[in-house]
Amino acid sequence: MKYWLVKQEPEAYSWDTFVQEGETLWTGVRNYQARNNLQEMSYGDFVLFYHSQSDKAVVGIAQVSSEQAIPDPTSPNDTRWVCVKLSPYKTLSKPVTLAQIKAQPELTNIALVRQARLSVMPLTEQEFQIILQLGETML
DNA sequence: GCCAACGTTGGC
DNA sequence: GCCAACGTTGGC
Repeated sequence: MKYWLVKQEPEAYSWDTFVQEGETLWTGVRNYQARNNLQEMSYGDFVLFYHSQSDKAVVGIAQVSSEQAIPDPTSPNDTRWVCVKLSPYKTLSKPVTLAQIKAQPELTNIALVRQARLSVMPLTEQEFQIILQLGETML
């Protein structure tokens, strides 16, 4: 079981839309580091959903619902890129803001803080659990 | 809206 | 292979 965080602008694809749809292909990643992280995902991994820009908060927990990464259908002529299927697992009772995350000494090393532009990043189980606690949410 | 960070592109 | 120019992302 691995733990991840993905970033999305709520204006482009919000957590609420995701919940309504029930499942989505996480396509459009065009950065090698983020792509490499997608390739490490497997079925059942937990993925925190972060709203960037206007919101700047973790708002929900998703789960990987494909066995692994598959070719990204939005780049049919370019085999470099992959995607995974994600399904909503649970909405956080309270969103966890970037400010809250930055204020946590145990979270100052996560990529969300150190590498602002990375859109798919790994979390340790401990980091994942701390964010859930801040969100007053149990798995 | 601005700007820092950073990834990519292309000329040499 | 280097590096300047440029484009994009995202926090503030």
